[in-house]
Amino acid sequence: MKFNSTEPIYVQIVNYVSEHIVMGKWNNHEKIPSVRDLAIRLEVNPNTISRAYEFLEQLNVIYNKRGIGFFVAEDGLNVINDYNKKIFKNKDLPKFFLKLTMMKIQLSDLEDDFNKFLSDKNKLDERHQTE
Amino acid sequence: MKFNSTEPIYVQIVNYVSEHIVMGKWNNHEKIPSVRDLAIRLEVNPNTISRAYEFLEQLNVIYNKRGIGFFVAEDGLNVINDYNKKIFKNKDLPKFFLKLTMMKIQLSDLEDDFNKFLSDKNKLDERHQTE
Amino acid sequence: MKFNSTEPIYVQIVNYVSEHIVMGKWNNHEKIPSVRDLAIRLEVNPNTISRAYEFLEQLNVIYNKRGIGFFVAEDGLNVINDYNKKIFKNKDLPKFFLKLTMMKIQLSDLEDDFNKFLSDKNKLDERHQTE
Amino acid sequence: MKFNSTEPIYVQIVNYVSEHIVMGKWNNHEKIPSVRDLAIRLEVNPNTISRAYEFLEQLNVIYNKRGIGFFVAEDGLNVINDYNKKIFKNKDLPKFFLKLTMMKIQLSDLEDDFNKFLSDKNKLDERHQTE
DNA sequence: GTGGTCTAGACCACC
DNA sequence: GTGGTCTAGACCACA
Repeated sequence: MKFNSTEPIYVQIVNYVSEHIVMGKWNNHEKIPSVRDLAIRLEVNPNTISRAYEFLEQLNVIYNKRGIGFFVAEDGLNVINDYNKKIFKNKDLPKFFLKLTMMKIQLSDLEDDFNKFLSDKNKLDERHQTE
Repeated sequence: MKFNSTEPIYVQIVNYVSEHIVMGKWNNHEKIPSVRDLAIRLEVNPNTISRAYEFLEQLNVIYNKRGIGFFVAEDGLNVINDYNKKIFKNKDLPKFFLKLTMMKIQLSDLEDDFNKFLSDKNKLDERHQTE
Repeated sequence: MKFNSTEPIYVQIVNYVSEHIVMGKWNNHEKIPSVRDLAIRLEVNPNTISRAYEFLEQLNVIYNKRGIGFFVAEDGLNVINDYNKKIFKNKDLPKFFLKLTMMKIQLSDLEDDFNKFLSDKNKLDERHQTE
Repeated sequence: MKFNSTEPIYVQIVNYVSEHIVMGKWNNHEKIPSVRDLAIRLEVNPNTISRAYEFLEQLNVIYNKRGIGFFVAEDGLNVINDYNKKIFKNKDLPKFFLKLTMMKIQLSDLEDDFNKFLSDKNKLDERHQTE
């Protein structure tokens, strides 16, 4: 997995796990990969995975059975969604709006860019599925 | 000047200088404060100012006359705007769009929020002006 | 390591690292010494090493894996060579040629000097090898 | 006058004066521009001119009549030429040869570049004369 | 006066 | 362990 250089890797792993849960790949009470396995898969130090799991555990997205591993919490999906929405509303959105006003850009100016982004993403996803 | 704790101070100083240029307070070929003066004014170590100036010099926003000081470059304003736009298009926008798709939000869903943001901002600005 | 006093130390360290890469001592994707280690080895403040590494990173000669260290970039060797050639063509050569014309010296006048330089250098290198 | 950014301005002024003497524009015992005049002409701080004149005086290229100004010394031209040759032989040439060997360039490889440099320079000089 | 460089030492986030 | 940032304070060349 490629990580972008600006965000801490453990944050990017938190997102990686979250996405798997949101997309229904890892469901309620299902076991998620062990720290060690995921470390190997993502080519990352196990400590970094640990830190991500720790964060998610504290957020009640996953829970730990000692000696067995980590599992998706009963309402893990909801917790993720609530958390993301909260962050989005209170942090991302105001920051983004501020940038827009500073650069004198209207929301409607972005529609073409957004549609382009969507179509690009679709192409990429299709390619992934056929691989 | 108050600095937020998440971003490096020297980056915030880069923005500080940029804003002064964008707002027309420091114009083309005009001298900007000396490293030491700005250090005192912003209550920061001169090295930190130096680092910010170094960055801006390399970006061709300001230039240095040895023994005299730093000056706003001929097209410093344009360089700043181009740089900001580039960052916005290549980094901020994709990140934001990705979040939108992940949360299944349409651009049009944000219009009310944006208008609210704008009216809030206007009120704040008005209050500033009357102070 | 002995530094000459005219050039900034961090520049001399940039050259030091470049030479190691050029001479094949540090190869592609190989880890180079940590900032602290090299600081101790060269008897220099870590900040000074940092500054050199920063410069080389920006030039795409080395890259950073966070928390792990710096590594020689995929095409670090080529970047160095290109950079040196560029400097030579655009800066050194014109300066040198200007001096030649000012002193009314032809390129051909230098051949004897150059051959003498080469033979002197060879003798020195041989002595080094037998030591 | 435009100064390059790497060399100290006072050194570039030393060269400027030297060139005038070498090219026969300022002859033996002829008065050269006053510190103040040259400072205005070259758009430079008078101190900087002073420093250059001081250097040239110490080298016996020019001499000072108090209250009147600076004059080209009896054998100023020779001193300049000797000085330049000494620097060239002992410093510039070895440095340049070292670079050549490091970059595996033969002296003969440079002939085309040198001829191009000469023709470019001629064109520039002609344009200057017609102005 | 100006900026450029360097040191010593500290704190921090991250891996 | 890694590098990134910051401070305090010093020295220097240059204008």
